[in-house]
Amino acid sequence: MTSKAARGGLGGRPRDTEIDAAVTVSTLELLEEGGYFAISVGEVARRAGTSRPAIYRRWSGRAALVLAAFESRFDTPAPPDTGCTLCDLAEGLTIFLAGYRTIRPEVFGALYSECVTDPELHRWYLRAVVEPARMAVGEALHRAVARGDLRADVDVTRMLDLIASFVHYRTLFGEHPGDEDAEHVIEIVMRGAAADYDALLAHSLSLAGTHVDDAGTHHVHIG
Amino acid sequence: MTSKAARGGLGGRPRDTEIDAAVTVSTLELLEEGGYFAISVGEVARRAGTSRPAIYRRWSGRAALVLAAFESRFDTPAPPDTGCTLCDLAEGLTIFLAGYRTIRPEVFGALYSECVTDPELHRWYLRAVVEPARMAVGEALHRAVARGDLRADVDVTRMLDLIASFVHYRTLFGEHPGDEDAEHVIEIVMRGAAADYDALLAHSLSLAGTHVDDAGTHHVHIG
Amino acid sequence: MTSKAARGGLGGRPRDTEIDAAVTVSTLELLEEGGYFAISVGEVARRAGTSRPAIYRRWSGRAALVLAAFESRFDTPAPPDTGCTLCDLAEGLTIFLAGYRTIRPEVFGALYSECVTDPELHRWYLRAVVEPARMAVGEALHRAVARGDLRADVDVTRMLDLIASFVHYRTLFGEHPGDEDAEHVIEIVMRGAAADYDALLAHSLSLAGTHVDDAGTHHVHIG
Amino acid sequence: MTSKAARGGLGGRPRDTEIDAAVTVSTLELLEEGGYFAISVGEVARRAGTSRPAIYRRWSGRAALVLAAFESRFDTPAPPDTGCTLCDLAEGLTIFLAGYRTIRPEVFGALYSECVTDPELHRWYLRAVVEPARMAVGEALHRAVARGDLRADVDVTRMLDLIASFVHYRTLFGEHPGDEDAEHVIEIVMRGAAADYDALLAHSLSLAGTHVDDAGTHHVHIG
DNA sequence: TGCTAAGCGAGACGGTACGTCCCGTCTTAAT
DNA sequence: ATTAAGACGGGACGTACCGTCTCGCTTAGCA
Repeated sequence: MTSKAARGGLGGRPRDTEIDAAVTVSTLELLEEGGYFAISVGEVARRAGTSRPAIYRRWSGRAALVLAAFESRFDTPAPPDTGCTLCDLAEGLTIFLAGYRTIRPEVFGALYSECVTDPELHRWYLRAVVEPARMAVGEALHRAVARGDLRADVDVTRMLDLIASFVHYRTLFGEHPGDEDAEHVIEIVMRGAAADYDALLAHSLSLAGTHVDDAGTHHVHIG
Repeated sequence: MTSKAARGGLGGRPRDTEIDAAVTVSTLELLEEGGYFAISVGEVARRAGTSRPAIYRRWSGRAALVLAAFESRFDTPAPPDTGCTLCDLAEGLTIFLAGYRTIRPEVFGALYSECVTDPELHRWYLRAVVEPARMAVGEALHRAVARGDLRADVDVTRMLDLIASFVHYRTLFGEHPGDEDAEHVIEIVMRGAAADYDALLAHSLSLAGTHVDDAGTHHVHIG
Repeated sequence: MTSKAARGGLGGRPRDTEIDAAVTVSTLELLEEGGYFAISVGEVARRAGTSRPAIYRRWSGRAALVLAAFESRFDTPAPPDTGCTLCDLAEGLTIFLAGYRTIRPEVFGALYSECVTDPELHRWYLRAVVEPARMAVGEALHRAVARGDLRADVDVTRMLDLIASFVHYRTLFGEHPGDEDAEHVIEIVMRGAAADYDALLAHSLSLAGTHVDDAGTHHVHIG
Repeated sequence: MTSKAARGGLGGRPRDTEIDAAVTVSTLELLEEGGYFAISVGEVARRAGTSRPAIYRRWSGRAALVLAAFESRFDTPAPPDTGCTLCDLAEGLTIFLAGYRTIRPEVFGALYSECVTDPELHRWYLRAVVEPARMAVGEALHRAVARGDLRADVDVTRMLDLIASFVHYRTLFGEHPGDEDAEHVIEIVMRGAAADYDALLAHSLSLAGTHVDDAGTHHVHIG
């Protein structure tokens, strides 16, 4: 979903797609320059070389404008299956973080708070901002379950909540978490959830030894 | 800190203290009724039966207004030392949650995003909203360290980050976490961080048996 | 002239003539209901059950729409030749007034001011609104000249201007003039312009005595 | 009356009088450049270097804006008492015309039609545009009555209507009347209304002969 | 006790951004 | 080929709110 209606009826003048593009670009520019509160429909229109009504015809307001701009930015790649649970988690988390790091941290809170009033925007926010990020880690967790790397009684959803929340917390109220932070979280959580954490760690380290360049060098920090 | 300046100069007409109170009350009312965006300095002034300048003389704007209202609401009681690490953590987390539950979830994001531009507001936000909450859990964690209940290599600050972030995450993007959620988090985190998790759990259960009414009945859910 | 082009090319779909009629009716309805500013091409289209482009295809805009509606309304009957100059003038003026009285007074000013920019509309306005009205009185004046009832040095066009202007003035800035007003104007103007005003008056009165029902009873008010 | 409220209440920040002036100037400029429909509140604000709300705080909209600009332009001087009725009338009419000639003719119709909806604007229009003009001629007529220059049974108000309407008619639907037109009207009307028109004319001509430079040279055209 | 001045309440200000109405035009599908 | 109709891009509208300024009144501390 990029705008209100791509092609609703049959007749009628088709929408100028260059305006959609120019508006999205202008929105992202303004976000980078001045954060969420630098966005105003009028200013975006001015930058995009169009008019306010042209924007309102496509999006319901500022929040929708920003969500659409986000969507055009986020294209979460599927995390690879390395066969190593700790590596997969680290990789998933890195993807997760990479997406957020392109956006000023405070934008998320402001945006969310504007979305929360309108159910449709709320759903869009979850779908566009929250879900893709969770998916990257969730994928890795489900593989871990399939491999039998987790204890039987572990609630995977709650683990995911825990990991995802850490990222959001730091994103919103501190700074964007680095890769080192990500590994610490994995360590803490997996130490309690893994059926045999030491075995996973050993496996991860052995891979790190052989595929330093491919899988990254981050594993050495874990031990 | 409740307002800009308690008493600036020596002479002059003294500030009407009833206005401070009425404004805080009106702010909290509006927050409850319509969330953060229902707050506007003008509307608060109208409700409080005063004028906009009277408010701007005391607070720098909407964000400060809300922060002051928060402060008047939050008075985090020190969590008791029960001698049981799991109980202490659960108690700390409950206090943590109780504070947040009095506020609409989306308010935090909106408020924070307005604070982030102004360094002074930023500090105030951390001091008034974030720190008290972390303290409640941090206290319990530090006691756990002192008792030797945690493994030696555990990074307590990062554990705290993890626990705190979970609360924020749920607060912002889902719903306020319940006590059951809190216990799950404690379980996941402590299972990895405790020197001997099973011993802590046993201790907690034994206390639950003897002090059901005092310490609460929540421990039975943990096992 | 009712619309832009009756039949442009030879081939192609024929124009729906019912739309022309429906649009004219809707225009007059709206004029009556809310005056000139109640007219908007969109609203007329909505009422007429058609679309905006269908109207723009026929008329150049709001002003043309209203002029066309006027034309369909005005069909100034030729004033009768009673043989009595004062009676002829009164009759002509009455016809003049009758046409205007069907339209809200302020419409003329608004319409004219929109026509004045476009030479073609300007001409149309004069032809459709101004000229027919002047003609009714002008006819009577020319007959008076032919009969030798006016002084030799009188400028007939200027007299006509004077009489016509009175009607417009009252129409625009007061209220629609009544028949009594019309007679006063005739009296003032003719008293100065007639070769022998008293003779004309006597003639008029004698006719009034014989043809009370036909020519009306208004002459008795003049003396 | 120049704006909504010069100084309504006691407290409050005083209005910036330079804005009033700049707005009026900009309004008149725009009227000259493009007529009534060139006026838009936004454009006036831009030219005057201010904002739309600042204008709406002072005037209710476009029509009021233009009326206020008119008022600042019109300052009808009292016509002199020359002792000669025909001269007085000509002088009054000239003053009347001079005021209107500063404004594009079509403006009056457009303005009036916007005023007619709102009773307050309607009154203002009459007071600011119509009355001052009538007064100039009315004064001369009342002096003529006092001097006994008019026939006893003449209705002065109706005469005034007739003269005033001629000016409006030509102003709105033709072009601004010249001085020659004015004299013709006076001749037509007075020939019927004067107790002894020839005597008045002789008096006027005698004055023209002696005071050519003072009273103007226009009298020679009358005979 | 009277004077001076700081500080207060309140109202109105100048201005940004909003969301909407309407205009006149363009595009598609149907006739 | 030309229509009918839907949607478009854009100009202007009138309003809500912001943060500030000005006013006249109130009050404390110094004379």
